[in-house]
Amino acid sequence: MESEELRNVGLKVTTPRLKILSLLENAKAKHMTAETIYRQLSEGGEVIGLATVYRALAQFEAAGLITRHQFEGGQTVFELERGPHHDHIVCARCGRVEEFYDKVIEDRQREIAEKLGFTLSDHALTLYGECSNGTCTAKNG
Amino acid sequence: MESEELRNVGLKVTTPRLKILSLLENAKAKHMTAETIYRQLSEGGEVIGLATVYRALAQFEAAGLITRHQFEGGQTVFELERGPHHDHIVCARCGRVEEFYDKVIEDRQREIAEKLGFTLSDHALTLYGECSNGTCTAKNG
DNA sequence: ATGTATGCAAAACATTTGCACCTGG
DNA sequence: CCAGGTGCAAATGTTTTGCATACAT
Repeated sequence: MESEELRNVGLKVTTPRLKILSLLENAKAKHMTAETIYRQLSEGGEVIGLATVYRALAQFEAAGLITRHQFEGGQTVFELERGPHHDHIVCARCGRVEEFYDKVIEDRQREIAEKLGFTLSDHALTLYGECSNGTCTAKNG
Repeated sequence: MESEELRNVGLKVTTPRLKILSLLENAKAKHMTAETIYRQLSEGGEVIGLATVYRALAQFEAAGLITRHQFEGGQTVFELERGPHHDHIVCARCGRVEEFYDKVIEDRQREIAEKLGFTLSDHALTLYGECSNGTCTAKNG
């Protein structure tokens, strides 16, 4: 139940928040922009302001329910925080996003930060490439 | 000579382009926003439009002279492309940017992309943390 | 000369904010 | 009931674009 998740993080359970959270949990695309969320809800007949979407997403992020990513040359996308940390690889042609986790890289990052005199608090790693012809659903062509 | 660099990449040698390129090569900060570049040139008495700065930066990037980075919670910064590839670590308190290169991570990325069926073309890795009290020049304090 | 670059102002975007009204606990 | 949430519209900050003029080759 999404209501639970909201209550657990101390947010009032309101219709817009439930709809947004539910969409993030059920949508095919795991990474969505505020605009996309707004549009999909609107198409579903919901009356929700774009500003409300932005506000809800900001709160969800602060509460740790979702994560914000800024892939190159695109808008900010949001992703439901399910389970363990992972990084992303994005297809430059079709925009598909795959996730991965690599312990070697994770460990290495911590060592590097330490060596440079930093206390590591976060990181963003995104690979860009082209996925194989079989899986690529490029828009052009 | 900066004129050479421009000619080499097929760009007309104009005053604005020379000034911008020169600033990027000589400025203390290696990572600058378009706005910063514009302001510093203006303060130096140059009459250059902000739009021209954006246009020049876009062309320099296309030509491979500079690189564009989008660190979290900040504007886009540009950096002169000098020598070998590297990634960044950013201090969340004072905004300082350090660079690093790690062969282990680089190799690993390629393997991961391959395993997932992608042809790796680029990547963005940025670490976030807090630099040690000795070096941190946090604004608030 | 002549095609490209520039400066300015206006447009385009993504995101945020002010405010009167609505709603959940 | 009442603090907090919402929708709308206006404001913001950044980047892009249209256009007449200026410049490099």
